[in-house]
Amino acid sequence: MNCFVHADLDAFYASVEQLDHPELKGKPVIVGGLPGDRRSVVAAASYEARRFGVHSAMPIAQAEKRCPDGVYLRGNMSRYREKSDEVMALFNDFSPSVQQLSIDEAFLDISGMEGLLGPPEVIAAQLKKRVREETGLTVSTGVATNKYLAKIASGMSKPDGLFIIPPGGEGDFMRSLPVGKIWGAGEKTQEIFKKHGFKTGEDIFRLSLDALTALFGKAFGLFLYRAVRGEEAATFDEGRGSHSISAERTFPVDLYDAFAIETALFDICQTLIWRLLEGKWQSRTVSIKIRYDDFITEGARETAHDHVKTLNDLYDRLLALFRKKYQKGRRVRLIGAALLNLEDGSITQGSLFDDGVRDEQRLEKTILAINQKYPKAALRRARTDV
DNA sequence: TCTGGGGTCCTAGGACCC
DNA sequence: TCTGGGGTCCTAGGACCC
Repeated sequence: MNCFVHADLDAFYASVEQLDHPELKGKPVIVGGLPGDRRSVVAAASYEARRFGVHSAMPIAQAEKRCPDGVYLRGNMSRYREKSDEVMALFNDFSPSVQQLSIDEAFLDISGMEGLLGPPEVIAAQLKKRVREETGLTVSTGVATNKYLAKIASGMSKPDGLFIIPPGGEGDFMRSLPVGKIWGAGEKTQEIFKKHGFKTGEDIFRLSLDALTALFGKAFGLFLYRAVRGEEAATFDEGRGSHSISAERTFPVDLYDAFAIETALFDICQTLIWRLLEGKWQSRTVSIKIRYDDFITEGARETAHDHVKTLNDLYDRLLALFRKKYQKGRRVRLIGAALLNLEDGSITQGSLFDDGVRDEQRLEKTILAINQKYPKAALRRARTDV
């Protein structure tokens, strides 16, 4: 019998702050921006802050209105990554197969572990205990016969929850579940649910596969059809699909000067090329993203015959795309760029290029190495196209 | 109170080839 | 003189997740 645990750290960033700064315990802590920060949103809110109606993705300005006496922090990603690593390492003691989904959650395949560690509810309780004792954090766990259900289960009794969907009870569970709790059905889908009066999984269960695909499209219709029957979603399959690297920046105030926007784009290129080299990736497809002041967002992409070779190469490609797409004179709120369809470059990297290209790549790698060793130095190359 | 940043997957349509 | 069906590669945009 398959058995999975989904483990989800509670209010993760905020909890780490309360752990590192005990004087914050019991207080509403909001990570994501300082009071007065324009254009910042909440990345994490402690449960004390949630009582005021503050939640993730809410603009900081709105959080301030709801919770004026909250403790506001910008956050410290490297610290959160460190703490996450501690927890993930601990998970390995409970399962030979741990699939990390994001910085604060993971699936543990505990199929066949009963003889070694006891029944699932004992394993989940033990895992919670060890995370609390050894890292000071609380984790909510869900247990079920597949990952999709385990994921929903962990959200059922947060924080510090432990929720089990018993084998054989999958269908009953999903049919009685409020549609708002169906993972994968976001804002737009909830609107459609509402329009048709769907309140629980049962209302979707009654529909045929044909009816669902007519309403929601082929792929998502099938996804829903399976979901309300308690069947596994392919979403959580490991090692599938493409890969990409992206970086973007929302400006504190809108920009309309092309030179200023292009300078920001150049900065983003440096971030991307360094991450490309670091990951030993290769890519032929680049894209840009422009968000205007009215929040309308447009993109453009181009797949070339050759892989991106150097920083200047990447910048040339992105600049050309930007100039083609940008509606001159319009105010720009965000500029972004990405490298798509990443391929493994560890074998061929460098060997296909001529000496000049290789020299440039060497220089870029040196700069990357210095930046890694001395992050404060913040070495950047200057724009050379002006 | 206007709406971050980094990702994945899906759809629809066009170009091109057999 | 009008036109089929399938496959591949590519682009733009949208939905969703943490």
